[in-house]
Amino acid sequence: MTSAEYPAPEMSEVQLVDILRAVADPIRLEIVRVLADGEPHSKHEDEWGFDVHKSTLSHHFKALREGGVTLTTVSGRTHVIQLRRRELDKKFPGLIDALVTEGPS
Amino acid sequence: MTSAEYPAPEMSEVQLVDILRAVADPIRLEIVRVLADGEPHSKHEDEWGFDVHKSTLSHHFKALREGGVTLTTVSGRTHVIQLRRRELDKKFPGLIDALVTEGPS
DNA sequence: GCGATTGTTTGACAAGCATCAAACAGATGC
DNA sequence: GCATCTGTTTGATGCTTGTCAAACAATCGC
Repeated sequence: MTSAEYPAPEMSEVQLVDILRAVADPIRLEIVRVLADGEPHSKHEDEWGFDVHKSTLSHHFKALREGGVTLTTVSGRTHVIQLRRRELDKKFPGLIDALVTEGPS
Repeated sequence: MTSAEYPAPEMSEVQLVDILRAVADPIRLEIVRVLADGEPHSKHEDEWGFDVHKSTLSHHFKALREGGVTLTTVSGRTHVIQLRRRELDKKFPGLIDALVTEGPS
């Protein structure tokens, strides 16, 4: 059982504005909100139900990973994505909460 | 003494992703951090010290205003810009704090 | 009125980005 | 081995964006 990680930036190199750019897109923001349940999620298209091509979804996952928001673990032919919650909360206190919290209409 | 407001969106129409897009730029993020002192600030170039043309700065101010982040009041020939702090805090609790807070390196 | 000040608007340009489609790559299972 | 499955990569396309430069607009002070 092989298991490897995709390259992702050190959190020490991640700037707030990188996170913001990564998250300033409707689809990517929604992905983060789903990942905020703390569980690892499959990248499989059917799990997400966005109306975009699978290569587009792959592009968004890459943007999140390279922006320092997520980690990707490969196990066999499935990829699992996770929010870097603990690191993000430490470096950018309150940010993820603010992104996930339902505000008043 | 004339004093008028520039058009800005109703906060009820502002989406989180609009705020994020507005703030996902180094210059605009820095502007927000300065405005977070709660005081109105002049738009005058010298107040900010960014190394961009004044028309570029004007463009950034516009992006912030249209994104729902700031309000602009015109008095004579000077424009004053303010963070819509109370409204933003109500609709997106903790967000501005997270943008302004200094995180660990 | 006239020049100076403050800031916006318009136009042009290069770079970046969201998207789809097709090709590719590795792992699984028969 | 071979078809299938999961996901990435590459290429193309159109849209958005950050930037500068120049023109414009409104106000102030003399």
